[in-house]
This record gives sequence, structure tokens and C-alpha cells, in this order.
Amino acid sequence: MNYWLMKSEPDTFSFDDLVAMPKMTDHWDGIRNYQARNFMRDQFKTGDKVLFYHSNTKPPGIIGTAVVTSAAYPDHTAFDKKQKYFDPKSDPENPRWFMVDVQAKAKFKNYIGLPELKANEDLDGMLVIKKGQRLSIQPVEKQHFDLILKLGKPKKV
DNA sequence: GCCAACGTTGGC
DNA sequence: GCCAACGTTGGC
Repeated sequence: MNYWLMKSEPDTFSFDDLVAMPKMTDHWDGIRNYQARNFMRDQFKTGDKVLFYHSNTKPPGIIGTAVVTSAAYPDHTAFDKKQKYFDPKSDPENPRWFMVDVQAKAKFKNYIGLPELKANEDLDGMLVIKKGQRLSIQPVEKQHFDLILKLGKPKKV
């Protein structure tokens, strides 16, 4: 069992957007960073737990939890010229980019903003509070994950 | 909207 | 293989 933090801009795809999907599940497409891809491709497993992070909003922070419901499979949006995330260097024979399916689980009654994450010394070392850390998929340590659940007061969706 | 941080690209 | 130029992320 692994723990992850996944960033999304709420203007593009918010936690509530995920909840609104059939079965509250969607594929996490558009990852075009090798480190993030490697996490998904090599380490994501069905049942892994995810903190859903809203970036580029005021304040950014953790809005809820989700669960991984598939292993990694090729990101087909890279194959289609009309797609925003088209990448000519990826093709179905030899896909460069991958994605997983995630399902919404719980929404936090207490949204945990980035300033709050930074202020909590029990969360020292979390990647998301590091300056310049732009990775959109990050591993999270279990004790950090557990503490964040405690702070967030998740309510099943 | 600015810009620091940092990943990627491509010329050499 | 170095590194300058460029593009993107994402906090502020």
C-alpha cells in the first residue's frame, strides 16, 4: 500500500469534478513529467491512497482523498493531435506517457491550506511544502497521510 | 500578473 | 556531455 499526493488545478479539474464523474472515477491524464510518470507506471497499485491537492488557487491545499482503481496504462491523449496533451513522440506501439484511474473517496470538512501544512511541524519533510517542489505526483509518508486525515476530518462522498 | 525554480531541448 | 535558452509550474 502506497500513499500519494496528486495535484490538480480546480479550474481545470477539481475534486468536485471527480465526484461528479460516473462512479466518481476518472483517468488521471496529462502527466507529462518523467518523474511523475515513473511513480504512476512503476509504483501505483490498485488500492493506493491519494491526497487530492488543489494547486493554483487561494490558498492551495488538500481538499480530500481518493483511491487508485487501476494499474498504469497508456495515456491515449498523447496520441491524438487534437488533444491539448498531444505528444508526437508517444505512439501506441511505444507509449511514453501513462495514467491511472482514481476514484473519489472522502471530502475534508476541514480544507487544509498550504500555510497550515507548513505550520505543522509534524509534517516537516513533506514534499509539497518544499519550496520549488513542482512535481504533480508525490509520494507521501504514512504518518503524514494519517495525520492529514486526522486534521481534515474526511466525510465520505 | 509576476517570477523563482526547475525540467527539457537542442546547438555545439 | 555541457549549458544556454526556453517553457512550465505554481506560490505569492
